[in-house]
Amino acid sequence: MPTTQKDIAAKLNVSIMTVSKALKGHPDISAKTRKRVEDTAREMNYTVNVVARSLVQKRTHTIGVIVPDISELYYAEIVRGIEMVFRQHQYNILLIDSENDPDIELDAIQTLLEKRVDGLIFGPTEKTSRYIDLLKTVSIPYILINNTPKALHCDSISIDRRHGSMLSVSHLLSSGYEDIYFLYTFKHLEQSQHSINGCYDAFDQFNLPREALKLVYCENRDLETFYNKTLESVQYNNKKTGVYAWDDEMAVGVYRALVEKGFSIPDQVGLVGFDDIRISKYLPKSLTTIFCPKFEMGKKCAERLLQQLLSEQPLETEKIMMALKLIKRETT
Amino acid sequence: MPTTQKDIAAKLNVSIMTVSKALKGHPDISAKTRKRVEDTAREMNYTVNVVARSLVQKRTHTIGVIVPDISELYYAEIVRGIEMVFRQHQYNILLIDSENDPDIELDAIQTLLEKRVDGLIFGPTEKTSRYIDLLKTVSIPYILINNTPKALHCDSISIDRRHGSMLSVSHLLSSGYEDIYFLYTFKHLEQSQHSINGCYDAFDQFNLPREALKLVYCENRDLETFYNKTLESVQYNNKKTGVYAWDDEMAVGVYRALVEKGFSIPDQVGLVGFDDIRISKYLPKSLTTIFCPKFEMGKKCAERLLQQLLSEQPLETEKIMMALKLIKRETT
DNA sequence: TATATTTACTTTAACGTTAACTTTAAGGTT
DNA sequence: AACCTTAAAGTTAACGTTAAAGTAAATATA
Repeated sequence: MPTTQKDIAAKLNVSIMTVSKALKGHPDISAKTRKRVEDTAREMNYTVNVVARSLVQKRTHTIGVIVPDISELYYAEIVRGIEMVFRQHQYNILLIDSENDPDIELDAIQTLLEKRVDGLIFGPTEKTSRYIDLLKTVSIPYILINNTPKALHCDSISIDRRHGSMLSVSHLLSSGYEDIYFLYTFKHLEQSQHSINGCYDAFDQFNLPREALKLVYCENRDLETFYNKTLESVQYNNKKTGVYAWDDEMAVGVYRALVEKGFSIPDQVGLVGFDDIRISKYLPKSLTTIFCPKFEMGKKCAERLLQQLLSEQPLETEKIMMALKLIKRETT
Repeated sequence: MPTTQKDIAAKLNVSIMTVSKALKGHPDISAKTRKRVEDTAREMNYTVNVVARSLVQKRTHTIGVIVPDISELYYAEIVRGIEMVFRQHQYNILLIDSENDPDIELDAIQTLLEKRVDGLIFGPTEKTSRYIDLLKTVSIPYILINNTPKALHCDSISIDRRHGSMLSVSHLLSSGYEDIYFLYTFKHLEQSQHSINGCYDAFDQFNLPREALKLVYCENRDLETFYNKTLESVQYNNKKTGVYAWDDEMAVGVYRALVEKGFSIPDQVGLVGFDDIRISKYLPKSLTTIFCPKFEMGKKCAERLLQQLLSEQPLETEKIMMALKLIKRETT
């Protein structure tokens, strides 16, 4: 069993409070006593029991973070940003991977509330789900990532997928690609609809009929699916064809399929991804993509939550939108 | 403030213990009373305070996990495995990213101990460091990932980098590649030396002098460094050249550099990676690599720690070694 | 019918820490 | 000398829960 303040107090023949105060450098305690306490604490390998402290202070200095899949580079980068900022402010994060499953997600929120996290950051799997009712009962600050159900009047942080998609498709259209494909996934998420709307925005700008956009739904976000869907769906009919893929990782599968179909890139077919993951710049044909500041997004998200934690009265609800930008490379 | 058992007890005019027992389904409580308690709890949005429970039970059902960089796919996959298994056993993980910094790492261990995690999983940044002394004082079970300092007699789980490197280089040599380059990083880590030894093992097998291995040290694990080092260092002198890269992500940078230098792959130059990340199979030339079961490693690691947590007497120290295998693809 | 057992609770104390208040003794003022 | 101040402690109670032991009434046993 770990050493407690009681043990130290007994050894030094002082009260527990003296030990407690000495260890936090309280001015009540004389330098001499403080030194004796500190030395004894070290000697006995004392580490404060934060569980007990949390109970008294009603703050755990712990933040709950729920993401749909931590092995997606996208979330991994966000989590890195979140963790970094909180760590620098003496908070830790309890991480739960919801496996894109609304049931796990709901349990996760419940568990984190039971563990009395001081705040919650939450990347939902669905636009609407039972989690909304649960969140309504919650008394700690929380932020949603990339999804803002109308039913919840809460803080959120999102990438501007709609704008990103507009940039992507505009770029394709203005580069002379006429037939435009959008390979997308996650039908049930807001971001999915936003993306499609962004494509439409670009079509509107170019006075093209929206029906001309070729939407290809990929039921899973994995390379095999995107690869196969590309093989099946993407045609080249003597018009330059532009393909916009859900994200950079999926674009790797798309690219391979395009090459296998014998299309020359970027002459016949142009490809745009989304994210700007680390490898995109170093692919044999470096990938044109929409840069998405994932790490910064994580940081900003954490900073906002910290603000909430430190402020006494509840702050105004804020919807943060991360700006994106086009990175033109060799695939267009 | 959240509802407590006390509040429920007051409302129902019963003792706190009745509430406590009713909520955990203790047989002492009549069905009728239990129902009343449960209903009232729901009505008042009661959630148990796990902080208080942890204090009494001296277990937090929380595991500390420290990794050098959560945005490395390698660690992200391991963490996913760890989190999944623990979640299924009602544990949560406190995740800390040490940013490859021994100071942060040391703080992280201290913090996790203070938060009274029930166990610790730890991917060290260095072979030896001050963390060793700290771990020696620790009374909870812990497992090290990919590093097993002799000074610590503890559980560990590692990928068999040496064997993997041997497989990689043997494959290159037996495929007719004569000049072998190994682009590596993390000099200060055990895994780094193991890898080099694995290359030597292959050279020994083929009766080649170890000096013939061309070691290229990359001071940072990033694509730019690997790309530049490849441009600078890798030559082709009318002998088929084999390049073995530290991991698949870095191999993308290497590949691009090789192509830019005008080498034809796999005819003049062969390339082998390490990890088998998701994109490797779908690169334009699919990447020959050493498959590394990261997710399984995370799961196994968690299962082992669970074993320790559940067993009364301390178990024998175990060094788990994850087997690797060669995946032959188009770059060799 | 007296005694043992069971059911359904209640009481007490503890987990380790800290906030808020109180005490004691020394030193300083007038 | 009587009073006030200050330094350096100590005491008490609380945070929310649970383990363990206690109790009273109802039921079963002989």
